[in-house]
Amino acid sequence: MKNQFDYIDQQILTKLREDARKAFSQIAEELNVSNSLIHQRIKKLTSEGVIKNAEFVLDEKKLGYKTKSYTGIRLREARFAKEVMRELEKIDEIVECNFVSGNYAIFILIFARDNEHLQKILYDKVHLINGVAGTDTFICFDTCFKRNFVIE
Amino acid sequence: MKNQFDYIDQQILTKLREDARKAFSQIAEELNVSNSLIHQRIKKLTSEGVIKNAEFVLDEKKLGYKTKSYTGIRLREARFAKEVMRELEKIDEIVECNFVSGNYAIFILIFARDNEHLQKILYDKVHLINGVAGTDTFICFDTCFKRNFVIE
DNA sequence: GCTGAAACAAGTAGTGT
DNA sequence: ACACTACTTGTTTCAGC
Repeated sequence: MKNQFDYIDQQILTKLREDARKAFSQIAEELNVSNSLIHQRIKKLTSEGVIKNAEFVLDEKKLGYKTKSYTGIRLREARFAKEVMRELEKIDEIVECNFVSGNYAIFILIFARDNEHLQKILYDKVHLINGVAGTDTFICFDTCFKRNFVIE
Repeated sequence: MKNQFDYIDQQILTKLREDARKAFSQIAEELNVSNSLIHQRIKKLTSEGVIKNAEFVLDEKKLGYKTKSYTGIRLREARFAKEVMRELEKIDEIVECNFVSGNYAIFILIFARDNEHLQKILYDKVHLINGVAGTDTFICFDTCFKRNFVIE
C-alpha cells in the first residue's frame, strides 16, 4: 500500500519538518520546480491536515523546567476517565494526556520546575481529583534521543 | 527567582512557538520595537540554545502511523542500559527514548503503522536485544491533549 | 542596547499553457 | 497540474545615536 503523497510532497514535508523557516523558494530550487508549485502543495497539505502547524522548539530546561516525568494514573472506576481528564487539563504543568491500554487508564507527561514542584503537582493536585485511585511516576533522568518518524 | 528573560524575549518565544512562520517584522510591530531588535534577540536566544529549532508538526496518522505506544523496558541487569539504548536507536519506529526511575530502566515512544507492526517491532526487534528482560506496552488509544509548557 | 534606512530575498496572486 | 511575471512583503546588515 502506497501513500497518496508523491516525491515532491514527501520532500516538502521532510525539509520543512527539519527547518520550518526554510524558504519555500529554496525548496523549489532544490527540487527544480517552480516557486508556485511548492506554494500550492503546501496549501494542499495544510488544508488536508497533514501539516498541522509550525512551531519553534524551545529548551524546557533553560526555561526553568528541570524535572520531566511520565506518570500513569489508576482510576477507582474506569468510567471516571473523561471527568479526570478534564480536571488534568486544568493543571498547566501537564503537557500531554493520553488514554492508554494496560495497568493505567491515563498516561500523562509532566514538566515541573524541580522534584519538589513535581511532588506538589501530584500530591496537591492530581491525587485530589475525584476518581483517581493512585499514580505511578517515572521520572525522566535523561532523554537519550528524540526524533521524527520516517515519511514514506 | 526570576528568569533572565525580559518581556520582549518572552513574547518572541511565545509568538514563535505558536507559529514558527510568523514574520519577525510583524512581531516587531506588535511589540512596538524595531525590526532589528527582534533579529538580535532571536540570534541571542538561538546562540544560548533556548531556541533549539523550528519544525513543522505533521499528522502522524495521516502519514500512516496509526498505532502509538508508550513502552517500558525492563533490563536483565541495570548495567545494560547504554548498550540497549544504542540498539533501540537503530529502530526507526522508536521516536523517543528515556532513562527513567521506577519499574523500568528505559521508557520509549513507538510510532507503528498498526498493531501488527507494533508487535513485530517488539517481538522481532526489541525483545531480541541483549540485556532486555521484558517490556510492558501501553497502547495510546487517544491523545486527549498535547500542549506547550508555560513560559514565565 | 536599540533604531532606521537601504539592499536584497522571499511570499503571493493572477495569468497563461 | 504546472510555470511565468509582476507586485508586495519580509529579512538582514550596518552606520549612527
